[in-house]
Amino acid sequence: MARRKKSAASTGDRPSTGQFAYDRLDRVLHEKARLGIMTSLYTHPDGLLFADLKHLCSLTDGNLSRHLQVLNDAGLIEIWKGFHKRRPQTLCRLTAHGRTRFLSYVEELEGLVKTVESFSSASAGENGRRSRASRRGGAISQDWVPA
Amino acid sequence: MARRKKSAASTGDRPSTGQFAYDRLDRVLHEKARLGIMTSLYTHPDGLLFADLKHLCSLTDGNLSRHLQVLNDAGLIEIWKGFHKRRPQTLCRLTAHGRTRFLSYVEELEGLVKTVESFSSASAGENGRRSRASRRGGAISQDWVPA
DNA sequence: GGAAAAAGCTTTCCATCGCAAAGCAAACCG
DNA sequence: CGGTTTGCTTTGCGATGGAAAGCTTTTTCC
Repeated sequence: MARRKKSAASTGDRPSTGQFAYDRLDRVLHEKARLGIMTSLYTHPDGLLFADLKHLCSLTDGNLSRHLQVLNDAGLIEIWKGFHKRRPQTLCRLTAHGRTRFLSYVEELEGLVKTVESFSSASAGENGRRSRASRRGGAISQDWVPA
Repeated sequence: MARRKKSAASTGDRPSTGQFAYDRLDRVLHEKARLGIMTSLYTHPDGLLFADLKHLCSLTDGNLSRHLQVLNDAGLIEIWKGFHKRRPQTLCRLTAHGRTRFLSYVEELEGLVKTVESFSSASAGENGRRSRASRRGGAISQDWVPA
């Protein structure tokens, strides 16, 4: 075994391709602002008004507006227009599709979190951070210089 | 009570500002590709070679290179240059700082996941998705039209 | 031993996107 | 009936992720 130390976390010798490729993290959802909007809407199934979302997510009018457009175009939310005391109001709600996709996104996140936590607990008890086999204990036997 | 139905999930009447503002999600880390890299490096404390990372994260050479630069500039990883059998090799490892910041990022994610899951279980038992008080059962009493 | 291919990255380029700021229309207020 | 507020939308710009191209050294093959 002259190649490298160890590669995949739990599989055999070679890295299983894409083990850490989080390409299932939906582009539309994987965005701080939109995550906030989606979480807000998820926890408020009756929908939320523009102004509520704005405060809940600490977004400016402009940014909220654009993110809502994106989510709407992606079919993740519905946007309804109405009036309250003669003033225009915008009501947003998750669509069924949005709910589903949000939940799978969250599952993906949960997977990541669990990966990290299970590794953390597995390597618990080692004194400082990384003790044995660190500072070059493996099979790579060259000199390394900072980039 | 003529205003709206209910606003904040568990607080009183008005939305607690920023409740769903995930602005603590580190910009540098909140990025699919970089998340993959960081998770890979976290679970391989001895470091990983460029080629390993490339396969683990299913990234192209160019993209991996750029993301590594970003992470390096942010002080989250170290990049070492060396040779293996007369060929250049790049070894990447988390810095202590990178490890810390990654863990707080993951904690933030965990918070989101738990928010979602606790809401899901709290509203479990309702038949389809959202049963009572949905389709306009609340206090908003106007007509709504699609955006 | 010269051409071609491979390894191992880095650099360039561009469409996209997030965010700030400006814009706009209706309603309210004095 | 000017000015301010509410309630959004649109515009503009600077940053950036990703595809593609580039570059250097090494190996292979005839």
